[in-house]
Amino acid sequence: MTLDDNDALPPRDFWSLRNLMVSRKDTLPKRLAQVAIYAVANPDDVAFGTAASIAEKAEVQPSTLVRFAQAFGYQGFSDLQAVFQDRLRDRTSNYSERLSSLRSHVAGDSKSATLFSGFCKAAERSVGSLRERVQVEQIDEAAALLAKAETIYLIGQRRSFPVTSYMSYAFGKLGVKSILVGSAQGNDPETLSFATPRDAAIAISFTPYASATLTYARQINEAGTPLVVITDSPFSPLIPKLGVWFEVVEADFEGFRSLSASMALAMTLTVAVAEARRGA
Amino acid sequence: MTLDDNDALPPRDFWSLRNLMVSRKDTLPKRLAQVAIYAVANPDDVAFGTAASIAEKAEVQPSTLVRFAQAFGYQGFSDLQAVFQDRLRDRTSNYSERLSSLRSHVAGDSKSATLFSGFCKAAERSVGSLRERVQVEQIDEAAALLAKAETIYLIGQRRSFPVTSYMSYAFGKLGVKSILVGSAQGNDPETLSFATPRDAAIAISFTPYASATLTYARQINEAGTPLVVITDSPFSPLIPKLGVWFEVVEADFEGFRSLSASMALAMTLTVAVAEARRGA
DNA sequence: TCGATGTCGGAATATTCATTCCATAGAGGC
DNA sequence: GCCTCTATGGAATGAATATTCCGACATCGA
Repeated sequence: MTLDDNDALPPRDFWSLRNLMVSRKDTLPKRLAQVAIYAVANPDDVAFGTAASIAEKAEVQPSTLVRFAQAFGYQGFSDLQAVFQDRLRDRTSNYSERLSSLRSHVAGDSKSATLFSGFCKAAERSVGSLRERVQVEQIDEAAALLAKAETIYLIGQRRSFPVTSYMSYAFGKLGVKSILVGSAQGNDPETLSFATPRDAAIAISFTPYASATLTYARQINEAGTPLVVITDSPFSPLIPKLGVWFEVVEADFEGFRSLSASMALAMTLTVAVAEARRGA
Repeated sequence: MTLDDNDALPPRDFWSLRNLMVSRKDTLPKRLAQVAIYAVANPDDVAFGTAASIAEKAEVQPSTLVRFAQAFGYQGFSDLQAVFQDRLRDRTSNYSERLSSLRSHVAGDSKSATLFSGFCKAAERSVGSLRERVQVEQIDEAAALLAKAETIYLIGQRRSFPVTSYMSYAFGKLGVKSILVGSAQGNDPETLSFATPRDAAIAISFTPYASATLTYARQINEAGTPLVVITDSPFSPLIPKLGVWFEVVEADFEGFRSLSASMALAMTLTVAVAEARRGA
């Protein structure tokens, strides 16, 4: 045997591979076609199973799976399986969305198109996961807590600063007294030293947690000021002793995390506080 | 050894296990707690990885993973891993769960639930409309324009300030020189007077346009500095003579407009500029 | 009918994997 | 300060896995 009839590099994303399997199915030997049919119909099993278990379900020999992978240019079965696994992984899930959105735009595969589509998708998935995770009771609790406060302190730095600065703007428009901490001025510790248990604070921080945010949040919380926290893990050092916390996981693209979920939650809280005040 | 301290049957679904890991974390030995944190943060890696690969990423020994699984009552690591895999397996069951949980959200029909759902939907619709409107060529053009600039000035106020402040942060991380205009300091006109035609600026503003943003943008543009504009109408007074503009229409809920689309576009531009610079 | 080419099944193999075991380090009680 | 029990790292082990290899069979053309 010289080489495979397929010298081209194998597809690295699931949908390209799927299309390739469909189109080449009729020219494939009997058993390999059998594998193609099974793989298209049961991608999840291919992702999780072992060569032996998949072979049994597809009614072929394990060696056939290896041949199948090699016929498509992969190094071996494991190499092919990785593509099926990536499909289910969070980071790259739902290639169909990416592909269709790419196709809907005229220019094909430019770097910009990928970036744009990637960030849009990250935003959409972040909001989707927010919907699943957040309980309405948490919002009610946080809104009630904040509505009682005389002053609301907003603590957020770096990536979280856009969120707190938006809240600061919105609270201002709604006539809710709030103080934004973490801007350029260096007198934040002093500002926070005025907080009392009759006030409240909102702290927002994600991995890697900005040390100043941590310090401020702890300090203020131990002084008895209740805290509403938005963070990305139940193990976050920001979890308050007194107050409510939200777990928000933002999808990322190329290492840049979305802000859409945090923003949507921030807007909800802001307006909910204003509503609660009006009702009281 | 008689038996594990945990005689109860181990959880068979992911979310029960996750809750258990969260609640038991503080009573767990150091390395096991380390595993719990990693597993909660990276459930996908646990689902697909091998004991060795996961152990490396979590910075523990493979044997620790086995001990961890046994501490929770599982027979071994593979037994525990199956729970993580089931989470990703047939997503049809996941979808039905999500739907029912959604219904319970809506069923409450409390004010908070309506707010929350409204802002999530606004975010999703905004991103959707962004996808349709923006042309990849515009992004390329804007990125090229910004990549050539010595300094990038960021102009945005009120509702747009969170967007420019995010760009300022991201540009900083990417090593792109930028100056944020519109913060608390009052010397913005001076700052902008240093801009030359070899620089560039990004201006963001929506109806009703903040007058300062308009003034700054016009001034700088007439002095020959090219401008990238994000605004909400082709008739916006911000449309530059020299430069590129994007039309971004944010959906609103109860008068509060989303920021998700602007944010996604801002992230795209930021990274595109950095990529363009790296390529040059 | 006879090779030639390509396909397949199944055993053999080498690798990778989860698990177990043991020595050591550390924490806590007396 | 000594002893005990737990926690941990790391090597050893045996099982399971992907892959390779070879013989057998089928298909096709001459």
